[in-house]
Amino acid sequence: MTKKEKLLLIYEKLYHFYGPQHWWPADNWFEVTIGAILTQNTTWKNVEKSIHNIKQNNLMNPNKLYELEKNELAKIIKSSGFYNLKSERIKNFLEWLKAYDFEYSNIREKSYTELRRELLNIKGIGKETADSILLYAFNYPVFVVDSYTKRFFNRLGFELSDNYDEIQNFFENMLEQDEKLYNEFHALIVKHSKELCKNKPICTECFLQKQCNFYIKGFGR
DNA sequence: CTCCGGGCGT
DNA sequence: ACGCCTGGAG
Repeated sequence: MTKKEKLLLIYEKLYHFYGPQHWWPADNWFEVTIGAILTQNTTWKNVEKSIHNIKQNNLMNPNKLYELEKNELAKIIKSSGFYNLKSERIKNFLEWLKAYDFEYSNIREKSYTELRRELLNIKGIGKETADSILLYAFNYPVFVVDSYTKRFFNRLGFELSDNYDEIQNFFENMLEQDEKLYNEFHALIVKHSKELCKNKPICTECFLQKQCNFYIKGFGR
């Protein structure tokens, strides 16, 4: 079996086992971007509280968040942790958004390459956050790489490098440039990494034993 | 490598 | 009590 075939098999099995993940869980593109920043190194449950809080105050809106004091925003997103930092980062992002009059259509006119470069120029937005925004808010076909991706596929036996771009290129070369596929695949990787392929993996319950080096070599027992 | 951090599962 | 969470910057 080629790596490409194995990759597709993994995807099919994940999808069969967990089903569609319906990502990103948000009402609109703007909420996706805020969630993407808030969830940096943070559990989604804590982010949900913050998002609920923002909505509760009727502030889930680029104009209103832009007007809000940084310290006030920090209080509202406290549950997400790193709240001073993230408040600053959201402010930086909003400052960038303002140049587009906070309009989705204005931003979507940009090419993928230009948009990615601009996002990466915002202080507080790195590659993973930028790609999450590009994929889940603006629906560009880009494969999001995170620590789960590395851990999961390295256990499977793919021997990924530790370089973000190289890993991303690997997946994008192996797979079709399909936004729906990238959307679902990343979501399933996160799901599986939280359910079974955790820091301390639960290999005994895993449906990927036959495909997994970590299990085959006996580490999972 | 260290800081940033509340919240939750164990 | 402790460990970890859909990272990024200095």
